Amino acid sequence: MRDRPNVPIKPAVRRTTLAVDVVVLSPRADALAVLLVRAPVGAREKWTLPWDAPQPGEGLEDAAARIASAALGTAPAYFEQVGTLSDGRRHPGEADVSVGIAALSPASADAPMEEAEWFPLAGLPALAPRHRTVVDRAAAVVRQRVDQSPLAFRLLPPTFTLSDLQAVYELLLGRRLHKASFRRALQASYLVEPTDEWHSEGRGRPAQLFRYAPRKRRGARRGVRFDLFTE
Amino acid sequence: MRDRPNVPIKPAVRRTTLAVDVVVLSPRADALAVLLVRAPVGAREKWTLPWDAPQPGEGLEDAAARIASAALGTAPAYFEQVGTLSDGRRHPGEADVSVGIAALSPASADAPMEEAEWFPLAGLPALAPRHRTVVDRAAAVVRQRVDQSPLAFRLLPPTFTLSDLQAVYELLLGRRLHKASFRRALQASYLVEPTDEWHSEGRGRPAQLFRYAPRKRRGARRGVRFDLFTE
DNA sequence: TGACATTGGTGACGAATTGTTACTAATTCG
DNA sequence: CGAATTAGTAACAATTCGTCACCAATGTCA
Repeated sequence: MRDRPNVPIKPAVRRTTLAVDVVVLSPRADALAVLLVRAPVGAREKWTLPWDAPQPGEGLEDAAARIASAALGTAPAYFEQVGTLSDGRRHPGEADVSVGIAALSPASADAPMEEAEWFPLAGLPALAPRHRTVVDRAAAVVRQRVDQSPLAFRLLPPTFTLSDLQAVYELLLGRRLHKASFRRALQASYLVEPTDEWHSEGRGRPAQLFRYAPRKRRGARRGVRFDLFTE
Repeated sequence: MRDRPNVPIKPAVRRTTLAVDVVVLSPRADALAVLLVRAPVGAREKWTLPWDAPQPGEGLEDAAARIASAALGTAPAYFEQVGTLSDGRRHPGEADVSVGIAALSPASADAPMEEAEWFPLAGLPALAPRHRTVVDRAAAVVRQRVDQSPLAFRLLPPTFTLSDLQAVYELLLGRRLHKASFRRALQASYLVEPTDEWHSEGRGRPAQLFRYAPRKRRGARRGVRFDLFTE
């Protein structure tokens, strides 16, 4: 590391090409799935993430909603930025800068449009390197934030059984959870409320349906947790 | 909500102007402080965040390091994106899109350069609306991630006392922590190791110095926590 | 009709973690 | 020396968590 000349920068904007790349996630067949669209003929890969440039005056999340809707047929319920990339990796539209956005869609959402298809996260086809990175970041962000943010509820229809909810958590966390503990913790969290409806799915006792209805929490904050330092 | 025509988007990149806005954070005088630089004469506000456009081929975090170094005189230890903004709010350089990046700098770092100054988070001068938003997001992200990521250690010199560390956590969390609980939790986390050195600061018993040295954790993962849903 | 398989739901108990009190240790100040 | 101040910890109480065991409500099938 050598000395840096002690002159202030004269800041100035610079023109670049920008794309919004959307990772639509949904639980399909007991796995987290990503929505991909067929790439134009002649592209290096057969599939890409849904992407486009934001229109003038259009916010990034608004652009993501438009882009996802075009592939899914309906707008996802939730969007979250997962990072902006500007490195050497190739983008299918040669954008200099990509804004990666994760979108969550309930399992019950309609089938995707003609040129789009769900792929399980573990079995994706080849993607442009930039898109591959965006997918990995989206998965990591969603998995990491699942207990800070009501992400899991955005992957379920408006009413759901507690077993459904637990299954989504297990999908996101990648491990089994204990039924009684899960329910006790959920109870204490005041995040859901029961409805009058019951869901009967063939065998077994019918399950009560719940809806996401977070209430004010008792203010008792806990000490620090040095947990979860996964890196 | 009306019907959307069922035609696929033809994605294309679009040229925009891009800026990287850096929020350098450091504990100063028992408060989290932000580094601001004097704006050019004639600007609407007297101060701005350090910002610039990334150079061609320069990664966003690399750009943030360069921009922060120019204002601080030395490179911060840690960078984290806090979101990319593209809304109507005014940017001092009229950039369409801003990438907000939080940079953490230890309390011991040298005094800033001539045109730069530390301001406590709670008492910032007027900033361009876009910069105001970036600062708020940076503060929120840092506060929210403090127990998932070793952020607190980046706000301290390489060796520090446990009281110093606790003070940083209290600064970030905005509440007092209990000494014995804090130390017990830290012990169990295997994140720090003692050094041979001791720090004497005038009155009171000297404190042992520790360094950040995370070790592999025992794999026992816990159940879900529905905690921290602050929204 | 009546076992039994299957899924939903909960009480209760011991283990582990966390909050708190109260103490000891090492230093400076006067 | 004793008071003040900061560091560090043992130990106990309160709470939370993991688990087991069980009951409930439904479909299946002999």
